[in-house]
Amino acid sequence: MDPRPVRIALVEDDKELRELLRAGIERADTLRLVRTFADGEDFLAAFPSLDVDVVLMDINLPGKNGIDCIREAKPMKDNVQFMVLTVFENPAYIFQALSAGATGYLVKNEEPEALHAAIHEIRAGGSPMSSAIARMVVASFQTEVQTKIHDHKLTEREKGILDQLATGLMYKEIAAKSEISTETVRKHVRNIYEKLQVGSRMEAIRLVYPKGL
Amino acid sequence: MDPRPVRIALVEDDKELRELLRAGIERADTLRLVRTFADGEDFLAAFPSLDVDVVLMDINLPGKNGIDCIREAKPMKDNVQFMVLTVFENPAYIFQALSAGATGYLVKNEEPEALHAAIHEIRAGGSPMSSAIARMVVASFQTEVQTKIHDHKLTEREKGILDQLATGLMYKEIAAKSEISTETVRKHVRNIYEKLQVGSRMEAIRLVYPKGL
DNA sequence: CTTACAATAACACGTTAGTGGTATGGTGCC
DNA sequence: GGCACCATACCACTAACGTGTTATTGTAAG
Repeated sequence: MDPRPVRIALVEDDKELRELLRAGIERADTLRLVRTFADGEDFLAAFPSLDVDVVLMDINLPGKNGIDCIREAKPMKDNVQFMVLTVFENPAYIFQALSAGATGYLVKNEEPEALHAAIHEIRAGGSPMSSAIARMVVASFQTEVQTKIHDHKLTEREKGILDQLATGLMYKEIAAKSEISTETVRKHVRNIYEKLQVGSRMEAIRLVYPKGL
Repeated sequence: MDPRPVRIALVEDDKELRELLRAGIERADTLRLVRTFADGEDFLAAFPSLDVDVVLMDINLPGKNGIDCIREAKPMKDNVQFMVLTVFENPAYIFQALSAGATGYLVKNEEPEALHAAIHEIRAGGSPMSSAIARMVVASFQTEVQTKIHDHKLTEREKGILDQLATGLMYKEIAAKSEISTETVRKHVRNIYEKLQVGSRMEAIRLVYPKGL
């Protein structure tokens, strides 16, 4: 659709893979590989004067890792899209990368055609993810209100109280909304803490929303 | 790859669209449409004895909406995958649906081929999402550590304190880890609250991690 | 009909968090 | 040198939270 080819930068320290990817990209006339980097520092130094649409970024780089590179580079040019290209399916990396500003995340064993499609998709406003990655991202939403409150053998009342507790409401606010006394709220909270084996609001929340980083 | 066709249930109240989808699915010999429903209640009643791999679910249904249906049905058979099929690109629906247990989310104007590919992908362990949907999901991660701690003109020290504060540590614990007095921690926290215009730990956290539901 | 448990409620006490004010030493800028 | 800003630190006070204990009511299980 767009007659102009997508301008691409590639940051990948492994020479063999870099050349492989380069060859694949240069074979497509809808893509244009502007420049490659073997090192995060080099990339960051060159990025301000680099005119590209999409950056393909490895995570495990010498010097500065790919996630930190994205975190620093993304705010400079918000319309440049960063696609992580890595062998790691570690959830921690995925969430860190997305938080840092990546909009796509592919595992490296994708077919060249899939990579090309993903590049066009990210350019067009999508967020291409390898299927296992997408599933993990989706799963992070599900452990959110699913396992947590709905498990742990809390009573319905207790789940409701915990929910409000996690929202940051004070006992007196919870009491008002639930139309019970604050003393009762305190009692419920104590029972919740006992069942969850925690001793403070924050600990309970962290059990319920294991989000942190 | 799998010789057995993917068994599908379709829940869609609009008769025209339902027949259109049915025709599209029945044309593919790798897919098998087991049954269709026009109503959430009907679907829930039949679901326990329904032998399917994937459920295509509209959100806007008469009686019981699609999100509530997923929330109730998913725990019954955890290996059945639910794909939301809707015209709504409202972020609230997306996150609710994913939290409820959906693993795929397509907007309705997808090509039949894309729908078929998505059905196989969800069956194979992926999470197919239309590109605009995926982008919204990814965006929800980015407002996570991005805007928050890295903005708000907090000093480095303050960001670190806020980080630990959000983790649920007590002042004295933060003091120990940072090797400063608890009094200093208190001072930093006061400055943080002032800059963020909040008045409690929970409010600060909710500013920084706007995750809640 | 007990027994068990959930939900309600209250009182007392100690701990932690939030708010006010004040002060000192260090760094960088003009 | 003077100014702004950050990090450090302390004191005093109030508000909110966490803990121990006890008690009444309703309801479901046995």
